Amino acid sequence: MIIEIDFNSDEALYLQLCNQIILGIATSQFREGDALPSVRQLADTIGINMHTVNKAYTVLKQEGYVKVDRRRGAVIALDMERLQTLEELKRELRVILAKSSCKNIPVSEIHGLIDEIYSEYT
Amino acid sequence: MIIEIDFNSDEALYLQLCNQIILGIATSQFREGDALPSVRQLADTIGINMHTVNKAYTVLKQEGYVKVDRRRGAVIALDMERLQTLEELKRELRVILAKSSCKNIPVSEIHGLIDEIYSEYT
DNA sequence: TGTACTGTTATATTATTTGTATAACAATGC
DNA sequence: GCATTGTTATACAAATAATATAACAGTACA
Repeated sequence: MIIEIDFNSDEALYLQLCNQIILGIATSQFREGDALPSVRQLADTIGINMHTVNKAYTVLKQEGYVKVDRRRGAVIALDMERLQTLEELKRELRVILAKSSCKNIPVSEIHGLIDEIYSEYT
Repeated sequence: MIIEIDFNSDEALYLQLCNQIILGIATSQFREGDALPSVRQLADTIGINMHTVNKAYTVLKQEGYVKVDRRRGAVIALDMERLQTLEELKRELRVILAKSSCKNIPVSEIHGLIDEIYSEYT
């Protein structure tokens, strides 16, 4: 999978890494059991520090997207803890939907967007 | 309007302020033409620095939620630039929906959440 | 005219976060 | 034994966040 990092973004590198990998899982470019590149390997190919990749992997582990196998490194392994995700989802939706409402974006357009994006995931 | 700030949150104070005010506009607690408290007043009641409030107001002005009147201070005034909001909406939805997809949250549940939240806005 | 209030700007300081750098460790596979 | 895994420790530079003090130019009002 191609992981794209925007060095001009104001988003932290390790967060961009997390999000790219989560997007990769959602789009089935990564599947359960697949091993991620090692922290040193990925750091090298992207051209960033090992610890930045390690931080991303640590966050992904805490949020239940990967598990760590001493032999194979970081491996995609999904935990199905809905509650935490649902709370995060609500919190983020409240703000972004408030912005949409202020800018007069109709709810039907939001629903359309959701379907459009979700159809690319499995 | 009651503005709630969580000092234990990892979200920056000025961003919390922005979001609270945008939520206030979406829920009609603030209406077009209403004046926000002065930077010094709000800073005093919350117990934070004047410049932190000023930064929040500056961001809100740039994003088109308030305009500044020399006489009245920061006043709610909505710019209807949909495009920028729509791009931001898409970008944030892609990530949060990827997380939802990974955690097996069905799209119908997302739609339900959207309606539930949006119904509180006008 | 003087006083008090607006947002704005400038400068400085402290704390936290982010990313890098070097190094070592224990566990594993070959 | 050797190379590879994630992990941990420490140190450092840069950027961001929040505070502090101070001043400025408009505006409102008595």
